[in-house]
Amino acid sequence: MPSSPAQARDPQRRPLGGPVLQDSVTEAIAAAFFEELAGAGYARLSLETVAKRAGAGKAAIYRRWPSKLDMTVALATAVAVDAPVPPDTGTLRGDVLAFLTGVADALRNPLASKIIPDLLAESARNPELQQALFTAVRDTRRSKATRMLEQAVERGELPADTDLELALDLLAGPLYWRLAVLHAPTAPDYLHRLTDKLLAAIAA
Amino acid sequence: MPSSPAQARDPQRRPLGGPVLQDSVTEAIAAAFFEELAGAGYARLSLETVAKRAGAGKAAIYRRWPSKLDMTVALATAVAVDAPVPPDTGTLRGDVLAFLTGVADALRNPLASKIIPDLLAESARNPELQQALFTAVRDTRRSKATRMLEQAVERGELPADTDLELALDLLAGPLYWRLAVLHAPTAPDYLHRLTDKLLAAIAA
DNA sequence: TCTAGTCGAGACGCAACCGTTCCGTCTCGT
DNA sequence: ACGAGACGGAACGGTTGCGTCTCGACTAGA
Repeated sequence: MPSSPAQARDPQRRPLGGPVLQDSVTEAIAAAFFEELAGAGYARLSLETVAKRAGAGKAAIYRRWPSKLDMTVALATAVAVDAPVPPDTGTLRGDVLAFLTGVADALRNPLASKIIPDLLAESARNPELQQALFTAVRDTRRSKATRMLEQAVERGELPADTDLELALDLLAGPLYWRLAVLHAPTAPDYLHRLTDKLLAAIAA
Repeated sequence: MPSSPAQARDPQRRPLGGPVLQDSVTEAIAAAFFEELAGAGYARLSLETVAKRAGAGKAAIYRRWPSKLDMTVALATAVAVDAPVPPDTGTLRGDVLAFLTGVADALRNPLASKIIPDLLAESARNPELQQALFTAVRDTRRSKATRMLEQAVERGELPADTDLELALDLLAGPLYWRLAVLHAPTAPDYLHRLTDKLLAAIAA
C-alpha cells in the first residue's frame, strides 16, 4: 500500500516540470527525481543522487515514500492526472489534430521522451508499476479518445460500426513511434499530414 | 571499437533463441544473456548472473567481449541481421500484410517484446547502443519497407508523390504500440483489419 | 607425450547503493 | 520561551556487481 502524501493543495499552481505538490522540499525532490529518471533510467536511478540533486537528505525522501517503487508510482501518477484538457473542437478533424498536438507536445519534452519509454519498458517486468501507469495514464487517455470518436459517430462523421479499438492504436501508434522510439523530428506540417491519413484510415 | 567474434560460421543452422554463433559455450552465453536481458533489463543485467545461468565462468565472457555494452551491441546486431525475408507478394496489400505479420511474429515473442522496448529506452541515453541499433535494425527494416512501397508505386498501386516517411510511421507505429507498449492481445483478424486501414491511409 | 589454450569456478579489491540511524540546526505553533 | 518535528548531512552494515586474477581439469594438436 503506497503512502502518497504528494497530493494537490493549490490546484491552480502548476510549477513547470514538477507536479502539484505540497511544499518546496517535496517539489525539489520531485524535480530532481524526474531529472534523474530521465538521465539514468528507473533501474539505475539512485535515491542518494536524487537527494543530493535536490539538496536534501535521504531521510527527507524516506519520510515521504517507503520505497523507490512507491515514489515512482506516486509521482508518475501525480503528473499523469495533471492531464491536458480534452479537445472537442466540433469536428473530428479538429479533435484528432488537437489530440495529436497534445501528444506531440508532451513527447517533445526531452525529459518525457526519455522517461515514458523507460517506465513502459520497466513496467513490463513490474506489475505494480504497470498497473499504476495503466490505470492512471492509459485508461484516462483511452477513455478520452474513445469519447472523441463516439462524438464523431453521433455527429455522423463516422459510421456506427467504427472499429474503435483499432482507431485508438492508429491514433497513438505512429506519433509515439516517431517521437518516442525513433526520436525523429517532425516537419512543421507533419501533424496535419498525419491527421489526413488517420481520418482516411479510421473512416475506411 | 567493439570486438565481435560472434560471427556466423554455418549459416543454415539457426538455434531457436540464440543467434548463429561459433560454439556451444558462446551459444549458451548468448542464450543466457537474452534471457537475463528480458528478465532484468539492460541496466540491471548482471554478467555474473549471465555466466551462472550459462553454466560458464565470467572469464569466458570477458574473453569474448570487453564490456557489457560491447557484448550487447554485438549480440543484438547478430540477431537483428538474422532478419526475416522480404515479402514481395506482388501486391501492396499482400506485402503490407506480410510485413505486419513479420513484425507481429517478432513482437509476440515474449523475450523480444521485453528486450526491444528496453534496449530502445536504454539507447536514448547511450549513443553507442543507439547507433548500433539504428544502423543494424532500423535502417535495414526501413530500407526494406521503403522498397516495398516503391514497388507499389512502380506497379501503379500508389501515386508517385506518396509520402513514404509518413507511410513508414503508419506501418510500424500501431502494431508496435499495441504489442510492445500496451502488451495488448490481437484478435485473429487484427492484422487484416489493420492492413485495410493502412492501405486507405497510405493511399489518401 | 608434451604443451598451449580454453574451460568452470570463484576469490579478490573496489565501488556504488540501499535503508537506517544518528547528529546538530532551524522553523514552526503554542 | 518552549518543545515537537522536519531539515541537511554523514555515517553505518550489508549487498551487489564490476573487471581482474588464479586455480586445477580437460582437450587439442604437434
